[in-house]
Amino acid sequence: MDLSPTAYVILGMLRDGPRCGYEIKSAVDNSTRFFWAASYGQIYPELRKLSEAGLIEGRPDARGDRKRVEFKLTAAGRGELGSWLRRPPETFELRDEGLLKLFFSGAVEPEDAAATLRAMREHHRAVVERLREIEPNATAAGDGYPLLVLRGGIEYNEWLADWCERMERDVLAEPAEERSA
Amino acid sequence: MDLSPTAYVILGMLRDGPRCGYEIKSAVDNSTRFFWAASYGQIYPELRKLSEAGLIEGRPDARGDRKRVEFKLTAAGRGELGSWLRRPPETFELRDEGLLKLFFSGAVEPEDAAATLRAMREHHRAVVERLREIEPNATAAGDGYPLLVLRGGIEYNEWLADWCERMERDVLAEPAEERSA
DNA sequence: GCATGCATGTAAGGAGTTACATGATTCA
DNA sequence: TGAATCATGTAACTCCTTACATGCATGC
Repeated sequence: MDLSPTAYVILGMLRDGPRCGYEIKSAVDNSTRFFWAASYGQIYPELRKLSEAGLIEGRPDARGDRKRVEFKLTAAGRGELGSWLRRPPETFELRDEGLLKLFFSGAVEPEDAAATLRAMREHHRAVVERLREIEPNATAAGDGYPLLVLRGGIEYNEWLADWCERMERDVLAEPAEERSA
Repeated sequence: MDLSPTAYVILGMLRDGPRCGYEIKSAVDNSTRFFWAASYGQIYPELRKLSEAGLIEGRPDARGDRKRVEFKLTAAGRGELGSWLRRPPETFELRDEGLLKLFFSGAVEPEDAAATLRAMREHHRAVVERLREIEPNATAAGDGYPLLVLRGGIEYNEWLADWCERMERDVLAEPAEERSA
């Protein structure tokens, strides 16, 4: 079967118990969003489609007068999740405006390139902070994979921040024009 | 001024001399595409818009009967490029299907998680190979920034591949269920 | 003569974000 | 009572990719 990218995040988020759209969204925001985001504009229409395809099942579960629909995987949905997890990953995409600016920095002063690197570094440091905050969540998960991924994210952002720091020094020490000579 | 993301790649690619759309596309494919891609479907319409906005200027430059239009930055275009380069970067996006699969791997066997990591590792190793092939291009550039970015890309993909290797060992050594205990 | 590369473009569609609209509940 | 949180959903829009269409030039 060939589902939309977002469909798999949803199936995955339902892997150990029912959840409503709102909870799926916040689970994503507190975990996968650093490498796989999803917005309400995708989630709700996708829940409907998955439901129609028989991969998930919704059950009304109002809290008082506030309505709420809880979705859970069907057998078919669990099968589809497993078969996707066993296929090799295809998508790896990076979109880094900082690197793009750095790439073109021959058109500006070395100080400007250094400022770009500084901004990049600060961004990655901030992500590290945020990930450390989330760590307790991941620790509480049913299996160890979310924690493994989270710790990977911390190391990854630290590596990136360190790279930025090194390059900042390089760029200020020997401006690019000299280095290329 | 507020231009589309693709607009800046184009302005940047014109930073040291005129180029036609086809050349911009192949320059992107041989350099920035690993962190900032662009397709013909974006490039040609954007060239028109930038031209209408007075940031670039097209000059017909047919090669025999094969038509060709060469674009170069106007003074305004060069100004806009510089002002963008001096603003801090905003976009950093990662979309990694492998990490997503790994995150949900509690639903499959440890061997499946290891297979995902192996595929990820192979991908990053292959990118390293490809980047090494491109290295001579970057070395030839007018300033040192493209080379700095390229070498960063090599280190980055090597780091990722190594991380995958480490995690592959971890996952096989102590399955996730135990680790979380 | 044919494949590959050079060169320009468009149409259709998929994917995703933002902003909006609506309304209940909870807690300070 | 008012802010934050829970909860569902849609409309408009941007961005981007893929596939197609066209045709000349070059080199084997």
